[in-house]
Amino acid sequence: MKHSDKKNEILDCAQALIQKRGYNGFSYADISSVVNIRKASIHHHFPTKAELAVAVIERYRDAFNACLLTINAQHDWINKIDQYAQLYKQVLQEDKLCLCGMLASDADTLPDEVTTVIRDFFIENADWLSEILTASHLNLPHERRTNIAWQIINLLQGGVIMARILQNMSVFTSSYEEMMRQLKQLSCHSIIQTS
Amino acid sequence: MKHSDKKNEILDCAQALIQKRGYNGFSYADISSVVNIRKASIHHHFPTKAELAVAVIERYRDAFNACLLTINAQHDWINKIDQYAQLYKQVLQEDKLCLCGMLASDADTLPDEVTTVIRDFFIENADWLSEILTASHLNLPHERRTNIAWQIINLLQGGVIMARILQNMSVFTSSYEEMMRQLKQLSCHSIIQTS
DNA sequence: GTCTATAGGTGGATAGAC
DNA sequence: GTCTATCCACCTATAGAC
Repeated sequence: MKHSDKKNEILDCAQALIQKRGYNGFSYADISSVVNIRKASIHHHFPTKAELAVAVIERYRDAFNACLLTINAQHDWINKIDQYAQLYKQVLQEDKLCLCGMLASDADTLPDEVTTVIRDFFIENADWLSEILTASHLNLPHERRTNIAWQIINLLQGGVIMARILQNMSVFTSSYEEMMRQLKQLSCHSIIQTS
Repeated sequence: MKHSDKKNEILDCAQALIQKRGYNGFSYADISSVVNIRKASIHHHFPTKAELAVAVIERYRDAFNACLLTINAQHDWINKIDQYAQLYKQVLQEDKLCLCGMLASDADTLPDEVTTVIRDFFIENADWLSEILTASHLNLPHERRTNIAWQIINLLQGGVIMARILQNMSVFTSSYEEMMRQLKQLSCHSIIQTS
């Protein structure tokens, strides 16, 4: 689904606002003051706030999945996960959170159709990570791969939130590196156990 | 600082609302409809929303720190961290997030005095966890203890958010258990390295 | 300390002209 | 497709009676 230029400008702005302020922290007036358009005209493109949010998420998801595809070109599972984490680090550098992580924390106030799209986003993410671990030489059972996938997602999601409020990037980067250090040890154990 | 009964009822209600809906997702009207009091009367106890939020956080922090003190009675570092994680699991079971984690994700829209109190809360948390790791037999350098403290906080914070939106508790519990499994391996390596 | 009443502003959304 | 004008619900906060 391609959008017109104006539509994309609105989506860009709405996405940035959600990633910074959350679903209940932005309004059509905020968009109006950034994009050169009146409040009412936004409703022509996106009749309701819920529809706007869904459009933002779907575009984000497609762009995100495209990134994951290019990451798949990497050979080493460690490089793949590093690049996945890099996606989070980039948004943190702009004092934003992951779009879907932010919306997930607003879950209780979201229209149902928005919640559904977010859930799907994270399930796809976990599947992708789990697949990366399958293709690695770690030889982990399916259940542990799933657990590690969520371990990675949870740490990164929490990491951007904590690093942003503490205004200390290393709260994100160092805890990620620490986790990866531990994950790399898993392969040592596999080798020891299977030799 | 002790509060009157009515004040505490308001704080209880406000805290629950923030943990479910976030700072921008609740209003004085919401409190009014739960506690038996008019909107305007809440302003008598807490003149502004910012002051209400700060009062909620400070009471939460004091109660939380009291929990940490009782956890210190445990002898094993693993039991201590398990009980720390248990605090998060309990709020998740009520479909809530950690109060300060929720507010941290609202950071961009918070009054400055609220942000400061939240920051302090997490610094205290990380110091406490780091101290637990110092008292363990893991023999880790100071910097790694700090990193692991944030690793734990970030994973738990992200974990409650992800588990709640996916309506799947094991996204929280299994990823925590996976992390602990890896942390326990650190002691094996210490033993191997020092033997 | 709690109430009613209301101020003054902003929220999402609609009608209808151009 | 964009505008002005407007609706009505809700927001935080205040004034003043009891």
